[in-house]
Amino acid sequence: MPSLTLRLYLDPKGRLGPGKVELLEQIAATGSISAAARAMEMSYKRAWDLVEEMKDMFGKPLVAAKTGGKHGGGAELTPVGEEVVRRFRDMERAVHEAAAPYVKALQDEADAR
Amino acid sequence: MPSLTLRLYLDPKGRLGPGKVELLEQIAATGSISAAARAMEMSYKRAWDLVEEMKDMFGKPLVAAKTGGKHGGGAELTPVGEEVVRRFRDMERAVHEAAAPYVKALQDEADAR
DNA sequence: GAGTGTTGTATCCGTATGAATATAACGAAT
DNA sequence: ATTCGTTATATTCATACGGATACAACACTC
Repeated sequence: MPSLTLRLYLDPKGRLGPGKVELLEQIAATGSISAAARAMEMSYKRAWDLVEEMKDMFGKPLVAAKTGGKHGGGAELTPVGEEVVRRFRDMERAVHEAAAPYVKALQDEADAR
Repeated sequence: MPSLTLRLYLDPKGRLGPGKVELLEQIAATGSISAAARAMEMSYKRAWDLVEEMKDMFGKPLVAAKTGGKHGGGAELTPVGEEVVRRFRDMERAVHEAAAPYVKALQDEADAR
């Protein structure tokens, strides 16, 4: 089954695609950057770099992290972070709907072998 | 000004995105793989690799190349190649339209800094 | 037949990317 | 005070990817 992915290039610079968005969702779900990284089988460094990138892209942090505490710390999405996830997923839904016939036509082209 | 790019994952495997599509257009415009590569400032090897990938993706060649001749040879798109370009660009148009409000909202989020 | 510019292909190499590793700071719980 | 798991950060290392390079085959023109 074919699929379509979107990559958004924000104005001065910075790309937002499925990877960063899924990372945000995993952070929200697990409550920590490192747990999200484990869930996505990427290094903590990479996850942290992506979070930093997003902070630069949007000028505000999308993730609020705390060090120390009962379980050593943790992270959660800021309101902006939640907003970004929601909007990106909404956009994906709208786009997949609009693109469906074209995707099918191209996949058929590939099947006709 | 923000922009949105699409990447299509065809069924067994193979990605089709803006790079390969632009390459096809440049081949059509210039009449050769190597001229297209120069126009896009990529190595001939890379261009040729991409053309091969697309042949594997679609089971049929999207580019017909000839060696020898007055100018040493040349290449043009097959009917399938032209079809793929056309459909991809059509899809992009439809998608950009559907995504516009979401793109704007996300860009505004980034501007509010 | 020589010259030409391209296709098609193989080999080598530099670099950039991310993985791995190490470590300090942190703050709550015990 | 000690323990704990996380954040935050720097440094080193390996590998994969593309770039550069080289060259044979080709067929048309002159």
